[in-house]
Amino acid sequence: MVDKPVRIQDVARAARVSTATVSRALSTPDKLSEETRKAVFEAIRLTGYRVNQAARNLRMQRAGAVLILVPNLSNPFFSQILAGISGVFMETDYSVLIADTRARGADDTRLVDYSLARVDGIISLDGGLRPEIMAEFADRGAGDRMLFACEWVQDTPLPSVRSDNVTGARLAIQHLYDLGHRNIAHVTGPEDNVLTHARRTGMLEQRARLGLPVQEDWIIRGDFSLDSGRDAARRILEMAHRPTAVFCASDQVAFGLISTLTAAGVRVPEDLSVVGFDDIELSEYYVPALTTIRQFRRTLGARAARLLLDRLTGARPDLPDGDVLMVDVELVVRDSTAPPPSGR
Amino acid sequence: MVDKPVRIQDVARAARVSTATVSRALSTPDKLSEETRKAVFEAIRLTGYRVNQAARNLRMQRAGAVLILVPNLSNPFFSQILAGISGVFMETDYSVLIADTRARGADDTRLVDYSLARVDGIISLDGGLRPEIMAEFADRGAGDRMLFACEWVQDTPLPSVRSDNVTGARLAIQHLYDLGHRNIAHVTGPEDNVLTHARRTGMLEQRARLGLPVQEDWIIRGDFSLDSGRDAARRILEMAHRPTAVFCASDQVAFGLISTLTAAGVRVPEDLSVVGFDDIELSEYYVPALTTIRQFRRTLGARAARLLLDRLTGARPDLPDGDVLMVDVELVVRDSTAPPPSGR
DNA sequence: CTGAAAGCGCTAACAG
DNA sequence: CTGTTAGCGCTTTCAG
Repeated sequence: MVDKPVRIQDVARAARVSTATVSRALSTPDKLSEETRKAVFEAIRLTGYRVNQAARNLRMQRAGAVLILVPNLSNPFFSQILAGISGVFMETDYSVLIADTRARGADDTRLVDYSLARVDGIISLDGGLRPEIMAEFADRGAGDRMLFACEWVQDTPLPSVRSDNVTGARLAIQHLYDLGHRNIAHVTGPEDNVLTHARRTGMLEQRARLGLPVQEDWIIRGDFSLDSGRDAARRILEMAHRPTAVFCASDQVAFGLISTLTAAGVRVPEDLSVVGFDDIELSEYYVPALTTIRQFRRTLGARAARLLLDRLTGARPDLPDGDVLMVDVELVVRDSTAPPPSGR
Repeated sequence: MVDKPVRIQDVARAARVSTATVSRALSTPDKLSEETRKAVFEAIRLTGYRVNQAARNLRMQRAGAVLILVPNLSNPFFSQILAGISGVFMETDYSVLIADTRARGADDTRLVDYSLARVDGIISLDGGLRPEIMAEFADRGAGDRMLFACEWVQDTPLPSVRSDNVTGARLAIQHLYDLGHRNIAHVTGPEDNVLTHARRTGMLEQRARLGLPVQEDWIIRGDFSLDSGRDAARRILEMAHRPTAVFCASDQVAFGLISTLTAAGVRVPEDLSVVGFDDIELSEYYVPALTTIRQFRRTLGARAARLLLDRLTGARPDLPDGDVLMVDVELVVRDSTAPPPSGR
């Protein structure tokens, strides 16, 4: 049977107090006498009262929701970040909305309108938002209620929570070096992506530090996808002088690469070592199990969520340099790396 | 700079009409004279007006949101279904909320309260909701505004959109049979899951039809996870009389299985064939590329979303038998299956 | 076809 | 510490 919803009025009547008192019991319980408080909560329990969020939001001049901008909702990489974010907001009275910025029909101009009108805060996992869009967000006062997680937009004053991509890349190169590799290729992410840049930078720095030669055609352009891993493998197979190891900008790239190399008879790690980046769940069970750089995606999401929450509630926690909250990464050594074939 | 938001009042003033007229222009444009309508839309454009959803929702006695219950948000399998759902609601004025039913702290009793108080409709991807919970949903009038996608709860009068799991299982067995396999094992999903049941049923039926022997210990209990695939592989390795093929209830199980078998020196598909279920993106790039049953997850999500939307707006589209909307599946043959080793 | 006005359920002054 | 009261911005009768 369908009860008609209980209103704050009904609770007030049941507890023999005013609606204001019920409201206070919910938001600032310490400001009530113990007696009253008890009575109110008892009445709430009896009536089965639930706050009407629409009314509360209207009154409080807020939307009661935060928006998560995801570049590609069907990419498994993002789901754990989402889980982290979602977990934090679950315990608040903010709803979490999710929008796929790259989905068919999602023109990002409309996104700004849509967003700021409907939500109190925004977490973007998309670092590829166009500068005009970012400017418009800023104009509309999003500065205090928007931030980035995982990816970010360069030269924007918004805070961001990110993995230590540079260190990750260094760890990967160092690991390969320690195994004896000197001829190391790299498959990058998409050219305009901030993660691509950070990981390539880390890789180049570490190479320079170790005195490894830089060979132009060993930097292969990819886009984090399985397909781009396959394409990179084809390029490598055609090379006269092949590298003995490849550091991939994502685990997916590594899978596309290994899959294609294996089909062509090149064995990993015996003939060629491969390192990924991300440590998605499957990496442990790939054939061979993938050596990779682990990102703590859930933690990253949770931190971003908490940061936004703090800002929304007026707290202004100090942020380190450049408003960047860095999350550590770690090297996970498995079976896709080994010393180079003898004689190389 | 931060503009204070434009209200319907402001538009009315700019268009020299009443707020009621502006409201009508938005909801029932045909009821206005062309002249007025034009004036209003011009005013809306000029002022940059956006509806305040909280106010609209309060007035219309609705929540303006739908809730998606996901058993495990960090499981990549669900993200594409979400993408399909999300795409449909993006074009409406409903927000999409996502709740992880299995997350830490998500006790599902609270879920009912939380849900029905805050949303207009619910799509559950979780078929494991306890009967009490379902009963409570029903009591609270959720019957018209809740449905299942992908998974479902048995013996509940709620509609569901699902893949044709039984046929999928049959296709898998038939494919192995056609290759010459007669000794086929199956790794199931979790015991209490409806998908587990459907897939096992399809498998048993097809086996019976083909006159294949049923050997008890070739039905291995799993839970759709990578780890359970690994465990199943260990069981198989210990068998005196091993099957020549394994049909897994999910691609993840297949990966866990293949990874562990390979490490133990059993080659797939030369020594043993493996079929998965789902066709997640990675399956094509596994080593070996996985033969599997493809589910159209995005379509499934979109259909469920459209169905809920219809019900929310009062339309009552006819549903086929038992309120089940079935989505086709298909067999995708890749490299993890081959004829059994000669002599078996 | 259009306008006036009531009120959705809640919170936050303000007054006591 | 508690009650009274005025709206938050919108939609929808009810009149005209």
